[in-house]
Amino acid sequence: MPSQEPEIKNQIRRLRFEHGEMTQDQLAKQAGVTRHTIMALEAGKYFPSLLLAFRIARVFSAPIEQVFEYRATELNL
Amino acid sequence: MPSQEPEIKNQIRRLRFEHGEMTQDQLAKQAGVTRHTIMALEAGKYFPSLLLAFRIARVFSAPIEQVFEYRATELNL
DNA sequence: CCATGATGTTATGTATACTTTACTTCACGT
DNA sequence: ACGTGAAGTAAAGTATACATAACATCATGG
Repeated sequence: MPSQEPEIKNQIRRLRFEHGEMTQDQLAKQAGVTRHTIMALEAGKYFPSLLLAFRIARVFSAPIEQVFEYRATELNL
Repeated sequence: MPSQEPEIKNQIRRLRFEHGEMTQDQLAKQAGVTRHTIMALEAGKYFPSLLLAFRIARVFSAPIEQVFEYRATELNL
């Protein structure tokens, strides 16, 4: 098993702090999801849907690529 | 029921033709999914995952925002 | 007229994003 | 020492993205 690296990293936690020490709960409400979801995303438990990605990026007034970084694997170059 | 408009539209079909009359099957293979998935996306049956959105955008060498357009609803302004 | 390629449809199943609830931990202030 | 707010953890359920397979449609070309 080739120790799967995550294909998507996110800057949510950093962006939260850069936006006035925003709390997980505040971000969650603005994005229309639960606090649990934000926490799981920061913990890298799963990847967001495109819809949620757009909403989070919108909260930070940033393009998706600036919030979520995609790293292509060797498989799909 | 307020006839729900889709929150995300995509330009996949147009981009396919603009990229050498690329077929659904070709795009599917390059994106690492089945032809059915590409067809369903073009038909607006569901929204892609962020991972798939990144892969498709990559095939077209375009930023996600250029392939998928997000329209915020009145609910989350 | 038939073969083939591209696209669309329907049905069923699986994986995973996301919810809900509840409990825990940790830091800070009083 | 206690209360409170922010963050973490765990379990169980729902919603939906995506796979697989089989069949249908339609255009084009031989």
